[in-house]
Amino acid sequence: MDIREIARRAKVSTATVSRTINRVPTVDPLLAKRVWRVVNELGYYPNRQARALVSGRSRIFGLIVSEITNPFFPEIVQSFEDLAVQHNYELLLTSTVHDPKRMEMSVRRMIERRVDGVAILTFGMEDSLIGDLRFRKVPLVFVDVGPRMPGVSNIRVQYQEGIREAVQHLAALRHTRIAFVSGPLALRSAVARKAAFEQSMQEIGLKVARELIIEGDHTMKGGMRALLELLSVRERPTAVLCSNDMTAIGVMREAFDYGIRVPEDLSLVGFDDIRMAQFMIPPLTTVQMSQTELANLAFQALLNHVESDSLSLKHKEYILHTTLVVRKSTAIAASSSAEEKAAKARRLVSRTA
Amino acid sequence: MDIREIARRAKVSTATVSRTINRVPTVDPLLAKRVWRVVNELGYYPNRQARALVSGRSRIFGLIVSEITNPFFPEIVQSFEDLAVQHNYELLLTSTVHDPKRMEMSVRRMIERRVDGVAILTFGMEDSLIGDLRFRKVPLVFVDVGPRMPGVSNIRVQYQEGIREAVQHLAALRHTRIAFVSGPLALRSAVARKAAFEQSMQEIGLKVARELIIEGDHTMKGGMRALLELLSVRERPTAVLCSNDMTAIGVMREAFDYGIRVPEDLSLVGFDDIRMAQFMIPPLTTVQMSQTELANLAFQALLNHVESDSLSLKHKEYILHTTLVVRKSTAIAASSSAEEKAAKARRLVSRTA
DNA sequence: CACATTTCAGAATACGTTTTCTAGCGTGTT
DNA sequence: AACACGCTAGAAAACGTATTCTGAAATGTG
Repeated sequence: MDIREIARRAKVSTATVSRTINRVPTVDPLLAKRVWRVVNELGYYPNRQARALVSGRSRIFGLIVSEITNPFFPEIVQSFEDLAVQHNYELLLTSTVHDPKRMEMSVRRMIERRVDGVAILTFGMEDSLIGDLRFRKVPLVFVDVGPRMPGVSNIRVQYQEGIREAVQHLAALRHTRIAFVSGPLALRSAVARKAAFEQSMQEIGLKVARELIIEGDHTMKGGMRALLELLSVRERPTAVLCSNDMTAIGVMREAFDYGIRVPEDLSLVGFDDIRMAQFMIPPLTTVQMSQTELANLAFQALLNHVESDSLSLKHKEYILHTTLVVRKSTAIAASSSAEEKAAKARRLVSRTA
Repeated sequence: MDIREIARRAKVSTATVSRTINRVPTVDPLLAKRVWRVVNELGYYPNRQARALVSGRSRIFGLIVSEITNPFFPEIVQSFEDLAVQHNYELLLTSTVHDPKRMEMSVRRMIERRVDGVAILTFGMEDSLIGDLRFRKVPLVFVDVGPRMPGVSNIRVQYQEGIREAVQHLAALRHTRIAFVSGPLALRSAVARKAAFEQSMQEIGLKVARELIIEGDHTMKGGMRALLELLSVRERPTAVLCSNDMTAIGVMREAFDYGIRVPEDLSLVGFDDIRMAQFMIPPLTTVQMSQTELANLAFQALLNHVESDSLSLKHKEYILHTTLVVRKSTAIAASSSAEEKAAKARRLVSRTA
């Protein structure tokens, strides 16, 4: 089932078969017809590894994520796959599961397969790890952070936009004591979100109370813990803004267990707009960071590097906007009248008892 | 950065370099040391496509799913990836998005990359489509269905087990009117689940009311529609068993909107045990079909076919058990006293008004 | 010590393509 | 009519590795 087999049967040379299959226009239509006929009869599929070997391009793009099970990623992977199919590329998916060893293996696997580019969507990938990729001039695209070098592009997420909208939204609902549950501050994206929150609060003239800023870890458990911490504060917040949706879901979950109603007693805003957000009860108001758009930008960035014959290996920046999606987890701030507080306390006691 | 470059610098032949890297024991330790030294100095990574070309195995396993965004799959993909890393394989992930054209492309891509085996986890893959794979003797593993042929294995899911447990669980909670929301009956797995439900009910001596069997579509919307339909029934069910978790989540969502409390007014059981199930409010009681286990079986099946040098291409069957996981969405059946019914009706009216 | 046998490194070939190079043929120009 | 040129198909080389084959050295045996 070679190209040679085809050549023999069509009584042409392998060169002609190759040219026919690759639709090189200079081949005689008559010969082409003969070739196609045999190709279809035999069900011949070209061998990609042989192609890659001689052409120097594998038509594979690597995609490195932290965990596929992180609900943020499936949409991205799906979109990336769609684009890959469209452009006749393959997707080499790799997950680091936050393990330095796995990160190293990811990079190694990408190189061994000679991928034509890598989109790095895992945060905390050390510069030293991507050294090998850079060394081999593999086009890269980073989200957020990333070195400003030829051959690597960045997608800058405009956290500020959406978070500002969220804060304004809450303020419009008369919330003044707004808490923020951050992500792990070792992540630059988490730091950026926190900074965006603080700046937005300042812009709008609200005080950010020190005790209302909690460091979470972007997991549901973290959100649950965060709410607990917030409950022990003297003057409780009436709204909580979370660094990602999973955290918000954790807060929601714990609030439910304590009889705190969302949004009546507590308004809640997430970040990311993962699928699950709209399935929650109540549906989560959140800042959308379009995963489809992100995948598009990443793919295009790689494609740009590859298609432009190494002339424009220039560093490029892409912008990913964020915007608030209002659903049902936010409402007018509960009045802080005495009865209300007493009622809230009662509910709390009855549950913990 | 060839193997030849290494050979030149280490002053040995390429054959020796190859043998060294592949840890063939017959190579002189002294030479091996020289080779490794150069390999490390230059940061040489072997070229997988060249290897694949000459060795005849690509060390790639294909994984075909219906949609990556279907919450059932991310866990599977992650587990499969883990195993792939462990066994020095690559994962070629492909999604069909229920599109016959995409299915065909999936198969084609698998063949062009010359994968060493394919796990088919999408339902509704036509036999004609896998013809090309079978023709090329690519090892296959199917879930549920699948032809009984040499070179292809099956993973049989024991739907009956878990569904029986679920029905028994509900019966023990004094439920007698139990509804079932099926998946699309074009899917064999959906049919199997429905049949398992009916048999379990019969076993335990409960009547399956014709009007309490609704055909859903395995989506949240489908679940919402199903509940609506169930609400219009003369004598309403006190419990609903769903063919998958997304359906159950839809039911839960719609119930919330109608003021029907889960589990107080309505007990709810799902199927699959996707991650999200435990995050719901209340956490969903569901029949677990371990995605990790599924991935393990699939990978092992492929590995068996590949490792055993084409001698045992025998058809093999693997069993995947299912079991009930009790959480918070099921409770004692609401008594059907007159007041209760009236109260339920009132709540319903007040919401729809 | 001579010869047979084993061991191991290197030369050469193969894997399935793409692509460069070459040669033949037809066409157009003077 | 002779010559130059463009066009296209085939021959051959290349991509980077594994592996078979070959020969030389080392080892064992009588």
